[in-house]
Amino acid sequence: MRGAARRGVLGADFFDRSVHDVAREMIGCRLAVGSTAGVIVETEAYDATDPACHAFGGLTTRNEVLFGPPGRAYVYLSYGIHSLLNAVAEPEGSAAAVLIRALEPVEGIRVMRERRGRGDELCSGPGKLTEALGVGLNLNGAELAAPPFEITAPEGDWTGVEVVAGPRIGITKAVELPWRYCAAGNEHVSRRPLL
DNA sequence: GCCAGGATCGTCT
DNA sequence: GACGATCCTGGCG
Repeated sequence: MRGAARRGVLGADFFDRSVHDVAREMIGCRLAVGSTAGVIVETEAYDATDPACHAFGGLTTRNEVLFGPPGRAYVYLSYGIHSLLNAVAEPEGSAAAVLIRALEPVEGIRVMRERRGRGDELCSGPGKLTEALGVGLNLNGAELAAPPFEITAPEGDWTGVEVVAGPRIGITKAVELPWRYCAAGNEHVSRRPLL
């Protein structure tokens, strides 16, 4: 198994560079967790110079994963209810991550519906997609290149899909930074227009 | 269909 | 002791 990564599977090297490049190129990628999977259609970039980032203000026990090596999952609880999934980027010591905001469900949709229990939109928000995929705090710090995670490069219709940038959502600091990335034509997915 | 308000808990000051 | 990278429900037009 060692070194036998399947073609198109993204490893740690993919995340070992500017968080903005990573956030942009993650659009269209397929994210699988266990038996469920979806195509990433919306992301947001955060880095240590960003007041809205958890790492802004220094290292704590909560955000230590952000400072660690790239290619890992940073999962945390928001509003005491929702788990949010991030992909840690940039070299170890440089705190940066990409928040996965929305997916287009492609596999295990039946399971997603059972997990969600209500609503039509299975993965149209960061809190919803984690529930649909079964991602919880227990996966904080887990490697994205190892089970249950798998991220693969864009295929088919998603190859070279146009990506547009806009302001971020749901934050009170540095709202104006255009670090939100979205697949053109899917701006509606999270029900938050870019403008 | 749109908008306003409440839920809920780990983490930081 | 207060806040937050959110979601869902209920009420009204």
